[in-house]
Amino acid sequence: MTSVNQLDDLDARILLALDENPDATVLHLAQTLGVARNTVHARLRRMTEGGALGSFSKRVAPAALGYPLVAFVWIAISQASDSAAMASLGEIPEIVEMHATTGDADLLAKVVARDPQHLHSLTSRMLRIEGVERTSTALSLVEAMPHRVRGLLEGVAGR
Amino acid sequence: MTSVNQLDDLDARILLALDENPDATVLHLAQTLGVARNTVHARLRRMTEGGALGSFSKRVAPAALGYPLVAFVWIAISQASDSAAMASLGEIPEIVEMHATTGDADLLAKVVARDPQHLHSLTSRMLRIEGVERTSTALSLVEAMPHRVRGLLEGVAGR
DNA sequence: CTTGAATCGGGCAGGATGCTCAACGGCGCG
DNA sequence: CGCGCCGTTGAGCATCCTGCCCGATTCAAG
Repeated sequence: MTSVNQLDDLDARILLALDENPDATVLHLAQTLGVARNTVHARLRRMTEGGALGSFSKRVAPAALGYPLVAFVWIAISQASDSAAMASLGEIPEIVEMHATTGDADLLAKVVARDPQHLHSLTSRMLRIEGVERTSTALSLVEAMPHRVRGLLEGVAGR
Repeated sequence: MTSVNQLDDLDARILLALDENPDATVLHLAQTLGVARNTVHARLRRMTEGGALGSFSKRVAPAALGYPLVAFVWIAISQASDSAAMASLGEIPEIVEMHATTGDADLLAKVVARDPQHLHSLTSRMLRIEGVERTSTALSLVEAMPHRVRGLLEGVAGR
């Protein structure tokens, strides 16, 4: 997420209103927020095109697709095979997020799986990728706080 | 995300179509997918109410709200203060996700921040919470793979 | 001051909505 | 097997909304 357009308070208020009611019409948002219809429309387009508003599928819960198990996998990469390993890891759809991080390993992957055996087969698959030297897995026992950005939105909206 | 309704292939195809075009009307989805309008409507309502389709704000990129920095913070909790510490951590809006995990620490938090100084003040704030014994931070250098579930959706949709 | 971008209010031609209804088909159960 | 339940279907109603366009105004930057 490099160089995303920064949202102002009206942008944030629009998104908050949509968080409350995702089916709200542009016209209703405009009336509720006290701005012109065109303005809401232009703002939404800008947020979508500018990357601030991501893809619809970000709303989908992997557990509903049959992947109730979440794990965090630290992956150590050998430097020579960096990009090829990344591409191979990208072919595993169960890796739903990945960051190159500071710390002991090179990558931290958020992985979903059907069950523990499936998770094990996924980490084995990762280890077979050329360039992947080591993995270390921490299992999520409870999703203590599901992904949320509402508090951040409220801050920008001035609440 | 406990006991989420499982999605079938039509659910997944609806979500894929919406991923392609989030503004698609129910009528257009119905025509495209070859089902009745009411069916799409009923499916969407069920996915929303059943938890499979999460809140709109999950689409919002924290970087666009002024939080470009991502970090993963391992938090060790003393057992006596478990729920009070959790509640206090929940009051920090920059903690955008948190899991109770296996491994060395008790919690893994995904934290966003304005800059390194801000991150430091956040971890200091966490350490001041009664029950939080220790934190260990890994900084995300690059979001190598932004959050994605499209591949999982395609699997369920039968592609 | 000039310029460009954003907002505003209005409008056009066409389209969509939430909800209701009755009928039908498939499935599970006794 | 018969029955009940649930989901899907197609149709319709009254109401509302859309993408896009336009000219005028406002605001910020040079």
